[in-house]
Amino acid sequence: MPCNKVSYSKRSKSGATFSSFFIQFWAEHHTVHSDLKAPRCFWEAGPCVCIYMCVCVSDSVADEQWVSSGCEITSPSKSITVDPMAKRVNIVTLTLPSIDGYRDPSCLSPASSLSSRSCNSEASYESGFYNYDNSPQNSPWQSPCVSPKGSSSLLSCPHAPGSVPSPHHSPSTSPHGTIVNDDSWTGAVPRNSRPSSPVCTVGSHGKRKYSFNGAPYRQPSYSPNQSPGASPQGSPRLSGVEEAWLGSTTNQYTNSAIVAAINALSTDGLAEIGEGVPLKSRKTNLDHNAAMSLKVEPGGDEMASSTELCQEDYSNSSRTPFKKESYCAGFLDVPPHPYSWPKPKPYISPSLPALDWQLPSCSGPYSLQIEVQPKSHHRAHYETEGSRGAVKALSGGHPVVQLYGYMESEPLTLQLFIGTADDRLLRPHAFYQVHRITGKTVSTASHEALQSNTKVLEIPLLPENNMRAIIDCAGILKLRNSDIELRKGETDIGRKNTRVRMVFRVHINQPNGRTLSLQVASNPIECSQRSAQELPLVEKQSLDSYPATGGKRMLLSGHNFLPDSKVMFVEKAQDGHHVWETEAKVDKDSVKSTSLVIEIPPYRNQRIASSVPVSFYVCNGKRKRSQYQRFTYLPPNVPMIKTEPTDDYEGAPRMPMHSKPFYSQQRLPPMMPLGDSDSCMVGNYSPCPPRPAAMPCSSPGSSPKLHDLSPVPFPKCLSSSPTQSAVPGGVASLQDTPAHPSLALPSSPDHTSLNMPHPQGSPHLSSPSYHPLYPSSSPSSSPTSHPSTPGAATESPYLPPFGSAQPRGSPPSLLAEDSSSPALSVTIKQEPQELDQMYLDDGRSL
DNA sequence: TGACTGGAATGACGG
DNA sequence: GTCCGTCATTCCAGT
Repeated sequence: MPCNKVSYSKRSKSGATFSSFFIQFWAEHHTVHSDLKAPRCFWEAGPCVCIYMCVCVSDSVADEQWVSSGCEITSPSKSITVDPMAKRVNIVTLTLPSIDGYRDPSCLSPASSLSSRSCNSEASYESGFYNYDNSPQNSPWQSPCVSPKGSSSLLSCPHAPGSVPSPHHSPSTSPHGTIVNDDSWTGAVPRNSRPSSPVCTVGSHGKRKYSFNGAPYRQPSYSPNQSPGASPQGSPRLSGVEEAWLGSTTNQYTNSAIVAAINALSTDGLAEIGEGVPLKSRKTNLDHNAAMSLKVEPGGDEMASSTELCQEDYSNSSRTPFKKESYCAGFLDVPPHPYSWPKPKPYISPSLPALDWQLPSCSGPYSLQIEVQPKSHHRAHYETEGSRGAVKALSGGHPVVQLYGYMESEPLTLQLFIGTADDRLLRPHAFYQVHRITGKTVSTASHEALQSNTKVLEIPLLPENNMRAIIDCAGILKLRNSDIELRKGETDIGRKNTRVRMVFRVHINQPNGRTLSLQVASNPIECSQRSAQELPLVEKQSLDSYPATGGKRMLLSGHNFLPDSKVMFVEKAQDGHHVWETEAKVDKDSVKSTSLVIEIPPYRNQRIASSVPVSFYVCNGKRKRSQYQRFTYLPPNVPMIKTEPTDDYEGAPRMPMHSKPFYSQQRLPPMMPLGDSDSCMVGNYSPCPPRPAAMPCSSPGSSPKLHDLSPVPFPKCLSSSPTQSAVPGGVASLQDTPAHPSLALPSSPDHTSLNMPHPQGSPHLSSPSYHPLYPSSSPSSSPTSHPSTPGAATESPYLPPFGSAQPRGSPPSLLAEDSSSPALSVTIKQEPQELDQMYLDDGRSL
């Protein structure tokens, strides 16, 4: 048995916490890194945690022992030394990476919990060599006690596929001599060792720290486990399933992965240190891997045994219909459910659209809808906390998602991940991950998987249930901002970025071999503790647009409205500055905590020639503002689209309600570039055709209204994206005018579908013309690398996240279709650069 | 006992 | 530079 091992240890200042983990590779891989005869040592130190890592490659147990006792950090300075006492050991002195280089941004904070890292670190999954694989638990050869003193450790780097990103606590590990705890280091080493666990936290609460320049304080990513909740080995959380899984997991290590890992290890650049896998995530991952290993793919054997466990794998797995035996194997137990899990339907396409691709919610006869929206508030839990339960629906139940138009007998898999809710294109939220909830109260089976570093909850959509799923198994996990902000390429900031959306996807294999993917996103969900209690939240508004003359009463529905609440209408310039702001009159007499009636103020220029998108927000006082809501002032001559009466809404005046504005728009673009997603989709598909007769329109919970309405291609498929909210009035108004407005269901699932390229996705991607269908045979595209590979582009329908862009400023070709419908003229304004890229990349293909 | 929940303490950030 | 409100994160206690 090989003893190639990578171990990692750390100890809190107090010594109360000690963890280590080892990565062991199969013997067959040994040769891959046999050149690493000399231990490589790295260290990381922080205010309260000091760790060092060594990699020892050898073939004998004796060596292993050596590893555990021969390495020591002897200097707190910028270099570490392997204790010479170790025979055969070369003293290795490594230069401490500079602050900047110390930690690769992609590496999650060492301190970050397993889940954070696992899910967020790009590196973590890039190679398919998943972090948790490295955890002791995962290792078939776990040797929890292996490195007692001095267990060498190595910080793996996320980029290195086999790297050991995050060491998991290994209680059993001996704390001896492993750590050099020198506060002086802390000061000298900018990269802060972020207190991963409360124990190690600098300060009592391990708050986020920032570096000198204001950037998040980089903390060494050592052990994800450190978070209280994470307990690697010996962790009570480690289920038997996981244990069992371990054995099979290693099989997935491939030479390439190993090589990558070794490379990472052999690289002095700690920057490449991998992120740890948060415990929770790890669990998930494990599960996933288990599934992967068991998964049978037609012609895809290679995949399973392929040299790389790629994200595609995850994708594929997620697409695979549930199979009770294999699919669920390795998953945490879920309360018994009546579902019978059919064998996985062989999936043909090796690739699935990246999570940041904008997909339609309806296409052809299919329509994916959120029948019951989640509550607008759900306090997410940190890894250090226990679960805070599943996201609930406003009614007290849970969100419900249903796929209409699917008449096959094969069950499908509904994917759920946490997406953003800002004014940009929908994409996986960097700071939140879906969290699988299990327990007596959970009736829906689920499984966690990873796709592009994003946790995806897979839920069966069964024909016997009318392709309807009650989402009572999904909670939301908050990842520490400091962890995420360190990720390579991560540009989002976590502060105040606390709104998310639940994004549902389903992939339907078509007879022609293609796969149709649909996506729908929920209304925004505020995930912070405080905000949920104090900030006003607008969920619905009775009007999306109105002539510049104003004067019309508009009903706002939401939460935390106060008698003193103010509603401000603002118009922003391209640079984000407010060019106009006015306060709307609030009907004080009708104010309720959940509804507000205002009078639309007249626009500053009542003779506008084209619609003007503005926004408004509810303000309860200083810093207590709702997110921006969309509103469009129309030219006086534009005929208003008649809306139908709506259902009563909590006793509020009867007014048609539009949920679209609900989406947050913190940065509402003054003018949305014409790259309207809908437009993009319009191309060769009619995503939202009338509900087919086959569709269970009679379903109580169904909301056919969403589909019946639009004569215009992609009527409502836009709203979900905040971005879309910025659509020029004409288009917006048309889209927003549902034939069957419903107060009960704030936002239609349709709203979520966007075919807009995603900014954060991969800018480098070329964007294939959008088409909800993509060839199953299309080259698998790694989510990481992004699907919009040249090959995929030919058939791949999705609009890749950005990139390919159309010349900036070029109007989306598709928009024309939409814009033509309404009699409104569309004014194309120069979008700020960021937005430019964000929205203009697509029109091309169409 | 463990999973939720709600509340609050703590410390960092930012105006 | 200090004060103070806000926010993120962690901790605690109750159900």
